[in-house]
Order: sequence, then C-alpha cells, then structure tokens
Amino acid sequence: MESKCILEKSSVGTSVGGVVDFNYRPGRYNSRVPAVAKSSFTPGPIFYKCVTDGGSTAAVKNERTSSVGSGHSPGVGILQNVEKTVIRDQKDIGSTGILKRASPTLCLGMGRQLPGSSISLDIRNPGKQAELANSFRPAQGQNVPQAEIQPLPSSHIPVPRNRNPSGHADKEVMAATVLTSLSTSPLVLYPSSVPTEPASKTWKEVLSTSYSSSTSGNWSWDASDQSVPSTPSPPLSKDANTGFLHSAQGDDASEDVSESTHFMFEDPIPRKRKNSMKVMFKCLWKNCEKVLSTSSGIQRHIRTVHLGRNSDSDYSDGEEDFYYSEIEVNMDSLTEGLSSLTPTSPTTAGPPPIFPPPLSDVSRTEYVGVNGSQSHTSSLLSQSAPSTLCHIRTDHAYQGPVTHVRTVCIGEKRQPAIGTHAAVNKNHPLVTPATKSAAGTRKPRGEAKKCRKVYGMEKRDMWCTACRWKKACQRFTD
DNA sequence: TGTGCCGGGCG
DNA sequence: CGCCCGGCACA
Repeated sequence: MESKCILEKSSVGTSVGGVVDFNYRPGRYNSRVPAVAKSSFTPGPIFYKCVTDGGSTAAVKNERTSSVGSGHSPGVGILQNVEKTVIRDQKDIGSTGILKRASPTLCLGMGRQLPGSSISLDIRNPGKQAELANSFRPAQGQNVPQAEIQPLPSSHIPVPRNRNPSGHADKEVMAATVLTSLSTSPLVLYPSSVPTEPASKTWKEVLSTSYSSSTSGNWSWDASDQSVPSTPSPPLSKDANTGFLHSAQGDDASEDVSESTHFMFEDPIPRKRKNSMKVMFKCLWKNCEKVLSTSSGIQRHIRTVHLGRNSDSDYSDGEEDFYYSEIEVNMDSLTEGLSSLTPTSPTTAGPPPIFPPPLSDVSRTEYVGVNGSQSHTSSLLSQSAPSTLCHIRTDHAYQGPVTHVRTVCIGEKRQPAIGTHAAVNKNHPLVTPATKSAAGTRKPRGEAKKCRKVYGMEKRDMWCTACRWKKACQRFTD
C-alpha cells in the first residue's frame, strides 16, 4: 500500500529530507520515481503526526517536519492523509514504523534512499509510532488523557485488530514482572490511558504504556531490543538508558548513527519501553514459521512469499492480514539467549547497534525469568537454541542506502550477515562465538530477488549500481 | 546451472 | 573512486 511507503518514507524523508535517491540512475527509474518522490515528502508529515503525544512533542514535530520536509511542506492536506495512513497502518503496518526498510520489494526505489537518513528514520518512527499508538489506543476505548487528544479524526481510529488487544491477558501476566522491575521506571510518567482500577492502575499504566510501545515496537529490534531487555533491571532504569544512549552514540558511527539517532530522538521513548514483551508477527501459512517483528514485514513476507504478489507494488489488499497473527514475545528471553552468548555485548544476533556495555550488563543479569509469561511465545522462542533463538535480520544495504529492517525471526538460522554485523560487533569482540559469520564467511545469499532477476539482463541499466558491478545488491537487500 | 557477490584489477 | 569482471559459493 502506499501508506506503507509513506510511512517508511517518512522515516527517510524525515531525517534527510528524503531525497529520492534514484539519483542513482536518474531517469532510469523514472517509472518509480514518481511514486517515491511523492511519498518522499510525505514522511515529514507523518513523522510528526506520529510523534505527537505531548503537546510539546507536537510542536517539535512541526518544526522538524517543516525543516525536514525539504521544502515540500505538504500542508494540511497531506497531513491528514498521513494521519490516516498512520492510523491505518496501525493495523496493518502497525505501529511498526519500523524498520521496515522500505522493503525494496514492495516499494522499489525506496530501498535506496539516503543512507543514513533512511536508517535513522526507521528507528525513529517506531518510537513515534509507539507514541502514536499510545495516543490512539485511548481512543479505542479507554480514557484518553489530555495530551493524547490530538486532532486526529476519530474516523481514523482503527481497527481494533485482535492483535493488540489480544495481549491483554498477557499483559496482566507480565504486569507482575514489569511492576517489580519497573517500579522505578520512568514509564509511569507517561500519560497512559487505561481504564484504571485503583489498585492495579499503576502497573496497568505501566504495562499499557510499555505495551503500546512494544507494540509499536514492532519496528523491531534495533531499538526495541535494547530498551526492552532493560526492563527488568532495577538499577538500570533510566540511567541505564541514558547511559546507553550516550555510549550508543559513540559506538558506531556509521550505521549507528541512524540507530543512535533514533534513540536520541526517541529519547523519551526508550525510557518508556520498559516492558520486555514485544509484539511479533507470525506467519500462519502452513509450514511457514516465519516470525517478524513488524507487521509490515510479515505482510510483505506473506505477500511476496505466499501470495505471490510482486514486489513492485506495495499495494496490499489486506489479504495478508489473514495469514499472520500477532504474538507477544518476551524480549527478555530473547535477549537472554543473546546475552548469554556474549557477556559484554548484546550479542551478535541481538540488537545490533547500540548497546553499550551498561545496557548489556543489565540485560545480561536480568533475563532470568525469561519466558515465564508467554506460553506460545516462549515455546516459539524456546524452540530455537540461543544462538538461533533470535534471528535478526538486518536488511540494509551495506552502506545504508536502503532503509533497513531488522526482523526477528525465530527458527531462522542466523547467518553471518557479515557486513552488517561487522559494524555491530565492532564494539564487541567477544561476540564471536555466536558469530560464525566471522570474517571470511560469505554473506549468505539473500532470498530477495536482486536486480538481475527482477530486471533481467536486458535491462541491466536498470540494475542498481552494485548489481551492475557485481557487488551486493543495494536495492533489494534481504 | 544460474545467481549473488567477493576480491581484485584497471583507468 | 568508479567501473568491471573472474571466480567462487549457493541455491
């Protein structure tokens, strides 16, 4: 759907101004450019839309939007569209925001966007979305606190997909956990809307808040992982986050810029994201155990893999919705597995970038109870060995021209994904054990069709430069 | 056997 | 660097 594109875009556009990178081969991609371009500025609006949660936030958004909008200030009209989109997406794309790198498949062209920009976006949106989600949630039947009430047309409200809601029981289960660990957490600060029962209110709030964030968190691991895992640790709480934020920045310049950036922007969010539960999307297609962290991702997966739709169109008729379900995953458990692999680092498989030591500590120690709360989830997770437990796919072209998506796939084997990891692991030498990818191993071939296949030899000029040079495809990353 | 892309060479 | 391509690993 376009909405997706937009969303994704937003991320891109946001950070960089969304230059449609087709610059690559000007004119070659013409056909697609229009679409992309169109969406490219859309982002801005979306972005800020999502962000809104506190009045102040809104303001910020505006600023950003305008500035970022790269001159295209879409104007109200667009904005509205965006809103719709966003909301809508809540359902399909979900709060995702995610990471979805603009899936090249779905939205060609989007793939290669501005490098850094795209990345950062992804991350960022998630958070925003999370917030967004929060704001919406209320609308869905709960009290809406003040700030939340945004000028969102009620009509937008969406889709009570069973997905989010379903988690209620789980939430409660988790509540205890969360409660204990979160007592100190800033999460509480966040104005959440919850039906409220006097006694339970506190944790519920927390829960809902975190939950929402996690939900929106489908954006996946990068950020969520990090923050999520941190949940349980008392000592950690705010400090940890901040500290980790800082370190994050220092960490990896390149890739992380995006990520770190994300955090920086998201700032408030990380703190909120205490909950260790993460919503994942599981493909229900027979024999397909694919679990992705983003609804968009799963949709895309279903669309392309099972429904046989092709990449070119981002369009979604919604059919995918029938083939995947939302599940909650205890990130702690995931992390645990991951962390177990590496004492000092978030693990290879783990959330790539950012985790600086401080955080890792937390994660390491904390994840003990692991799967306790989620049966199905846990089962899923438990199936895989720690190393494989969580498969995070980093979809990004190596240089980041493409927005990347990190999806957590359980059951999938974590492959080397060297290039990506390299960056990630830089900081954590110890990770090696888990990383068989190590150096020297070849990057596993991506499943996605590459330019060659997509365009064929005849249209070689339409290939991305990398493909033309026989390098790793930048357009269709996996 | 086709494809993806690493590694290396050339300008 | 940008551009190619030999050649290898995979599927």
